[in-house]
Amino acid sequence: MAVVLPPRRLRAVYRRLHARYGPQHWWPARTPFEVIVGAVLTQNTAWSNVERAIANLEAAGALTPEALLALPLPELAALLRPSGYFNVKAGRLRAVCHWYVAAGGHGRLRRWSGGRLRTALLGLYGVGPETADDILLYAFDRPVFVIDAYTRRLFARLGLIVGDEPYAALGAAFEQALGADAPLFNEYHALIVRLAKEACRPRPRCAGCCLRRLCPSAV
DNA sequence: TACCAGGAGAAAA
DNA sequence: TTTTCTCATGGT
Repeated sequence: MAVVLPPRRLRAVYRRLHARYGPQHWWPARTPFEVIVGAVLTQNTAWSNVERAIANLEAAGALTPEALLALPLPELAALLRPSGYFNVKAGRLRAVCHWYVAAGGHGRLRRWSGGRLRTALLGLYGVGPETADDILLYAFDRPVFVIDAYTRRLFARLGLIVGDEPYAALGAAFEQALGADAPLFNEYHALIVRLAKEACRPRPRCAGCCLRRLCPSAV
Protein backbone atom coordinates (compact mmCIF):
# COMPACT_ATOMS: atom_id res chain seq x y z
CA MET A 1 0.00 0.00 0.00
CA ALA A 2 1.72 3.17 -1.20
CA VAL A 3 0.92 6.36 0.71
CA VAL A 4 1.56 9.77 -0.86
CA LEU A 5 1.75 12.90 1.28
CA PRO A 6 1.79 16.52 0.04
CA PRO A 7 5.21 18.05 0.83
CA ARG A 8 3.92 21.62 1.09
CA ARG A 9 1.28 20.72 3.67
CA LEU A 10 3.74 18.72 5.70
CA ARG A 11 6.10 21.67 5.74
CA ALA A 12 3.28 24.05 6.58
CA VAL A 13 2.31 21.93 9.60
CA TYR A 14 5.95 21.88 10.67
CA ARG A 15 6.26 25.65 10.39
CA ARG A 16 3.17 26.17 12.52
CA LEU A 17 4.36 23.80 15.21
CA HIS A 18 7.85 25.28 15.21
CA ALA A 19 6.51 28.81 15.35
CA ARG A 20 4.35 27.93 18.35
CA TYR A 21 6.70 25.74 20.37
CA GLY A 22 10.22 26.50 19.09
CA PRO A 23 13.09 24.02 19.05
CA GLN A 24 12.60 21.03 21.34
CA HIS A 25 16.23 19.81 21.59
CA TRP A 26 15.32 16.15 21.55
CA TRP A 27 15.69 13.33 22.61
CA PRO A 28 15.44 13.98 26.39
CA ALA A 29 18.63 12.05 27.19
CA ARG A 30 22.27 12.79 27.85
CA THR A 31 23.88 9.94 25.92
CA PRO A 32 23.04 7.80 22.88
CA PHE A 33 22.78 4.79 25.17
CA GLU A 34 20.24 6.61 27.34
CA VAL A 35 18.23 7.26 24.17
CA ILE A 36 18.13 3.53 23.52
CA VAL A 37 17.05 2.80 27.08
CA GLY A 38 14.31 5.41 26.88
CA ALA A 39 13.11 4.14 23.51
CA VAL A 40 12.53 0.68 24.94
CA LEU A 41 11.02 1.85 28.20
CA THR A 42 8.56 4.26 26.59
CA GLN A 43 6.81 1.50 24.68
CA ASN A 44 3.11 1.99 25.38
CA THR A 45 4.02 4.02 28.46
CA ALA A 46 3.82 7.65 29.55
CA TRP A 47 7.21 9.36 29.53
CA SER A 48 6.80 10.52 33.13
CA ASN A 49 6.88 6.87 34.20
CA VAL A 50 9.93 6.22 32.02
CA GLU A 51 11.78 9.06 33.76
CA ARG A 52 11.29 7.36 37.12
CA ALA A 53 12.74 4.11 35.84
CA ILE A 54 15.72 5.88 34.25
CA ALA A 55 16.32 7.71 37.54
CA ASN A 56 16.35 4.32 39.28
CA LEU A 57 18.90 3.01 36.79
CA GLU A 58 21.07 6.06 37.26
CA ALA A 59 20.89 5.81 41.06
CA ALA A 60 21.95 2.16 40.76
CA GLY A 61 24.83 3.12 38.50
CA ALA A 62 23.31 1.05 35.70
CA LEU A 63 23.08 3.58 32.89
CA THR A 64 25.80 1.93 30.87
CA PRO A 65 25.29 -1.27 28.87
CA GLU A 66 27.94 -3.14 30.83
CA ALA A 67 26.53 -2.14 34.23
CA LEU A 68 23.01 -2.94 33.13
CA LEU A 69 24.04 -6.38 31.92
CA ALA A 70 25.75 -7.05 35.24
CA LEU A 71 22.45 -6.72 37.10
CA PRO A 72 20.50 -9.91 37.85
CA LEU A 73 17.26 -9.90 35.86
CA PRO A 74 14.95 -9.61 38.91
CA GLU A 75 16.98 -6.66 40.17
CA LEU A 76 16.85 -4.95 36.80
CA ALA A 77 13.11 -5.54 36.61
CA ALA A 78 12.65 -3.99 40.05
CA LEU A 79 14.45 -0.82 38.90
CA LEU A 80 12.20 -0.65 35.84
CA ARG A 81 8.99 -1.13 37.81
CA PRO A 82 7.71 2.46 37.46
CA SER A 83 7.77 2.21 33.66
CA GLY A 84 5.29 -0.66 33.63
CA TYR A 85 5.68 -4.04 31.88
CA PHE A 86 8.88 -4.25 33.90
CA ASN A 87 9.49 -7.98 33.48
CA VAL A 88 9.08 -7.73 29.73
CA LYS A 89 11.16 -4.58 29.42
CA ALA A 90 13.98 -6.01 31.53
CA GLY A 91 14.38 -8.82 29.03
CA ARG A 92 14.16 -6.44 26.09
CA LEU A 93 16.76 -4.08 27.51
CA ARG A 94 19.17 -6.91 28.15
CA ALA A 95 18.76 -8.16 24.59
CA VAL A 96 19.55 -4.71 23.22
CA CYS A 97 22.53 -4.31 25.56
CA HIS A 98 23.98 -7.68 24.54
CA TRP A 99 23.87 -6.58 20.91
CA TYR A 100 25.19 -3.09 21.67
CA VAL A 101 28.21 -4.42 23.57
CA ALA A 102 28.91 -7.28 21.14
CA ALA A 103 28.85 -4.82 18.23
CA GLY A 104 31.46 -2.63 19.89
CA GLY A 105 29.31 0.16 21.27
CA HIS A 106 28.28 3.48 19.79
CA GLY A 107 31.70 4.26 18.39
CA ARG A 108 31.58 1.31 16.04
CA LEU A 109 27.84 1.25 15.42
CA ARG A 110 27.78 4.84 14.22
CA ARG A 111 29.90 3.74 11.27
CA TRP A 112 27.28 1.23 10.15
CA SER A 113 24.94 2.12 7.31
CA GLY A 114 21.39 3.06 8.26
CA GLY A 115 20.03 -0.02 6.53
CA ARG A 116 22.37 -2.34 8.37
CA LEU A 117 21.57 -0.70 11.69
CA ARG A 118 17.84 -0.92 11.13
CA THR A 119 17.96 -4.56 10.10
CA ALA A 120 20.03 -5.42 13.15
CA LEU A 121 17.74 -3.51 15.51
CA LEU A 122 14.59 -5.10 14.08
CA GLY A 123 16.14 -8.50 14.65
CA LEU A 124 16.42 -7.86 18.39
CA TYR A 125 13.85 -9.11 20.85
CA GLY A 126 11.63 -6.23 21.87
CA VAL A 127 12.57 -3.82 19.08
CA GLY A 128 9.82 -3.14 16.57
CA PRO A 129 9.73 -0.51 13.83
CA GLU A 130 8.96 2.49 16.03
CA THR A 131 11.56 1.69 18.66
CA ALA A 132 14.14 1.00 15.95
CA ASP A 133 13.42 4.34 14.29
CA ASP A 134 13.56 6.22 17.60
CA ILE A 135 17.02 4.77 18.09
CA LEU A 136 18.14 5.40 14.51
CA LEU A 137 17.02 9.02 14.54
CA TYR A 138 17.85 10.12 18.07
CA ALA A 139 20.88 7.94 18.93
CA PHE A 140 22.46 7.68 15.47
CA ASP A 141 21.20 10.81 13.66
CA ARG A 142 19.82 8.80 10.74
CA PRO A 143 17.08 10.36 8.56
CA VAL A 144 14.12 8.13 9.44
CA PHE A 145 10.69 9.57 10.24
CA VAL A 146 9.26 8.06 13.42
CA ILE A 147 5.64 6.99 13.14
CA ASP A 148 4.03 6.80 16.56
CA ALA A 149 0.48 6.96 17.86
CA TYR A 150 0.64 10.76 18.07
CA THR A 151 1.77 11.04 14.45
CA ARG A 152 -1.03 8.78 13.22
CA ARG A 153 -3.62 10.67 15.28
CA LEU A 154 -2.50 14.10 14.16
CA PHE A 155 -2.23 13.44 10.44
CA ALA A 156 -5.44 11.43 10.42
CA ARG A 157 -7.11 14.46 12.05
CA LEU A 158 -5.66 16.63 9.30
CA GLY A 159 -7.14 14.30 6.69
CA LEU A 160 -3.78 13.40 5.18
CA ILE A 161 -3.86 9.74 6.18
CA VAL A 162 -6.44 7.24 7.40
CA GLY A 163 -4.37 6.30 10.41
CA ASP A 164 -4.14 2.55 10.14
CA GLU A 165 -1.71 2.36 7.25
CA PRO A 166 1.26 0.00 7.68
CA TYR A 167 4.19 1.54 9.52
CA ALA A 168 6.59 1.15 6.59
CA ALA A 169 4.20 2.83 4.15
CA LEU A 170 3.78 5.88 6.37
CA GLY A 171 7.47 6.17 7.13
CA ALA A 172 8.32 6.00 3.44
CA ALA A 173 5.67 8.59 2.61
CA PHE A 174 7.01 11.15 5.08
CA GLU A 175 10.58 10.54 4.00
CA GLN A 176 9.62 10.83 0.33
CA ALA A 177 7.71 14.06 0.88
CA LEU A 178 10.26 15.78 3.10
CA GLY A 179 13.52 14.35 1.77
CA ALA A 180 16.16 12.67 3.92
CA ASP A 181 16.71 15.31 6.60
CA ALA A 182 17.61 14.00 10.06
CA PRO A 183 17.54 17.39 11.85
CA LEU A 184 14.10 18.11 10.38
CA PHE A 185 12.75 14.67 11.32
CA ASN A 186 14.20 15.06 14.81
CA GLU A 187 12.46 18.36 15.37
CA TYR A 188 9.23 17.39 13.62
CA HIS A 189 8.63 14.32 15.75
CA ALA A 190 9.54 16.18 18.92
CA LEU A 191 7.07 18.92 18.03
CA ILE A 192 4.30 16.40 17.37
CA VAL A 193 4.86 14.91 20.82
CA ARG A 194 4.96 18.40 22.34
CA LEU A 195 1.66 19.23 20.68
CA ALA A 196 0.05 16.03 21.90
CA LYS A 197 1.18 16.57 25.47
CA GLU A 198 0.04 20.19 25.36
CA ALA A 199 -3.31 19.18 23.95
CA CYS A 200 -3.79 16.56 26.63
CA ARG A 201 -3.48 19.09 29.43
CA PRO A 202 -6.81 20.53 30.54
CA ARG A 203 -6.99 24.05 29.19
CA PRO A 204 -10.19 26.07 29.49
CA ARG A 205 -9.55 27.85 26.20
CA CYS A 206 -8.34 24.81 24.28
CA ALA A 207 -11.39 24.80 22.05
CA GLY A 208 -10.40 28.17 20.73
CA CYS A 209 -6.68 27.70 20.48
CA CYS A 210 -5.00 28.55 17.22
CA LEU A 211 -3.90 24.96 16.76
CA ARG A 212 -7.29 23.39 17.22
CA ARG A 213 -7.03 21.74 13.83
CA LEU A 214 -3.85 20.03 14.99
CA CYS A 215 -5.04 19.13 18.44
CA PRO A 216 -5.38 15.35 18.89
CA SER A 217 -7.62 15.80 21.90
CA ALA A 218 -10.04 17.75 19.75
CA VAL A 219 -10.66 14.73 17.54
C1' DT B 1 -13.48 3.10 39.54
C1' DA B 2 -12.24 3.08 34.91
C1' DC B 3 -9.56 4.51 31.29
C1' DC B 4 -5.41 5.78 28.92
C1' DA B 5 -0.44 6.16 27.72
C1' DG B 6 5.22 7.75 22.46
C1' DG B 7 4.70 -1.06 21.37
C1' DA B 8 5.95 -5.55 20.67
C1' DG B 9 5.61 -10.52 20.70
C1' DA B 10 3.00 -14.67 21.12
C1' DA B 11 -1.11 -17.15 20.51
C1' DA B 12 -5.37 -17.88 18.30
C1' DA B 13 -8.52 -17.66 14.48
C1' DT C 1 -2.23 -13.66 7.11
C1' DT C 2 -4.84 -11.07 10.31
C1' DT C 3 -6.71 -10.38 14.78
C1' DT C 4 -6.61 -10.78 19.68
C1' DC C 5 -4.40 -11.19 24.01
C1' DT C 6 -0.79 -10.17 27.33
C1' DC C 7 2.44 -7.44 29.64
C1' DA C 8 1.70 -3.24 34.36
C1' DT C 9 2.56 1.26 36.49
C1' DG C 10 1.00 6.00 37.42
C1' DG C 11 -1.95 9.99 36.35
C1' DT C 12 -6.53 11.83 35.68
